[in-house]
Amino acid sequence: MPTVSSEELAAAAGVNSAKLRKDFSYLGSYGTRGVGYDVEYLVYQISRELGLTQDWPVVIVGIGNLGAALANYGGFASRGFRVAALIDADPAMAGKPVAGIPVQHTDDLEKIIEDNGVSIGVIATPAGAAQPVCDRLVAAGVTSILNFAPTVLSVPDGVDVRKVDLSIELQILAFHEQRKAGEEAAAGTDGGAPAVAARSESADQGPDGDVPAVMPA
Amino acid sequence: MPTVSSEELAAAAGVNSAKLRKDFSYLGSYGTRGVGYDVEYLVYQISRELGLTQDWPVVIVGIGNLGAALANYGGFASRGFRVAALIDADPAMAGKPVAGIPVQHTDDLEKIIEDNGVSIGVIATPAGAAQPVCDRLVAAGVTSILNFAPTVLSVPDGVDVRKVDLSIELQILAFHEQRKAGEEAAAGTDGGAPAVAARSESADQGPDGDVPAVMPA
DNA sequence: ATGTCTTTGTGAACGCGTGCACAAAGATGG
DNA sequence: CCATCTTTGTGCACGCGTTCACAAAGACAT
Repeated sequence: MPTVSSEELAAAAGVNSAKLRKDFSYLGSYGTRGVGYDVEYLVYQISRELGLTQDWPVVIVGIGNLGAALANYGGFASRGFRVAALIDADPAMAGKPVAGIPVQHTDDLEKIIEDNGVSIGVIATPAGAAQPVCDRLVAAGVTSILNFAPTVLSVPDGVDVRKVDLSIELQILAFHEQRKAGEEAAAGTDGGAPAVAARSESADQGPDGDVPAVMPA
Repeated sequence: MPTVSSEELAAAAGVNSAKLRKDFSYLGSYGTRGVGYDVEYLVYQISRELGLTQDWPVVIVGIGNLGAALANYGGFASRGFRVAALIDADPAMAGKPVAGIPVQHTDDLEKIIEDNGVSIGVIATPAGAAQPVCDRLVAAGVTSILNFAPTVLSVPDGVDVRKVDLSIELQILAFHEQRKAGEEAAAGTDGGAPAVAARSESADQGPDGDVPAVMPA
């Protein structure tokens, strides 16, 4: 039986082994003392807890460049997501296949949601269309929305919204970039602006809280 | 002189007013006691600190659907970003305008970087091309990279990389969705898996740390 | 000028998450 | 069957960030 110790996993992931063990125990995963965790069982448990073993039908609304990019994105299937339908308001798009899936017209949105049992919707429309589309998705039964449009959506309680702003990540990079450039010139300046806490080591490449919480809209 | 108090801003942003004041003082912004903060001055200070007043030329490498979507994205200009060039490996793309900017061939990558003084690069290529492109960008002087390709890039010290995985946000939604569905059935089950901490209130729509730190690759 | 009232800026306390350290558990070998 | 060794699971302490609470500062009225 192939096993891994929390120590090995922690080293590979670059985290503390105690934290890792605590997280696992918290998920109800049981390892064997003196041996470690059964790899296969562990993978299954985590996959199940994260919802990777389920089939999540999603619809993408707004098949412009971004919508098409999402439809073509290969990483969804392996994570348990299935693109159930593509929806666009442009009648000229209707029937045209994108990533092998024919685009359907917005008129049929409600029917598509119901027929496919969709509970997760992706909005990749222009800003102006986002809120109306969102309202219709929610009314049709969607309870989770991933929003790429540059608008804050208002939804009733019980509906989750996550907004992806492609420029925020760029802004974070620019912020660090500015600090890089400013550091050389900082020595010898007059009472300049107090230094902002630099992110020290941590070579992770993910979005996380290494930026000030308060940002202008 | 139009002003705002930390209390007003905090209420609008949904954060604690003391934290907001501390952040402002930390940025060197000075308010007036008994009055509040001068709006115009505050906006300027924050913009400057965040790098919004600077002009950041960026290049986008890989002009597929995603690259085109990024090139067309309107939110960049207002945040201080300027798309200096679009680069693609496909000779058929060369010269073709996308979002009003002619696509250039990968062969000229180094020259483009130098001529435009680019320090931020965006990679929207397929996974296989990402690392080589990254290496060339870094060699040409780029010190910040925004990576949309599903690969972890390795870069020398001093270079910042941020990876955007479009499926992670979906996965987070699916995770919450699963918990919604599981809660009703949870009452009366046998000794089931210990409940994972649900995110309580906080109606923010941004990416933040409300998910377990440890996730499988 | 003096007093009052508002709001800032910040020292101090609180709470939470992370990491340490160790006892309990089980495997393995003699 | 007992001893030893490895690794888990977790109580406890430390440290950091958030929040509280208040003194200092300035505006404004009298």
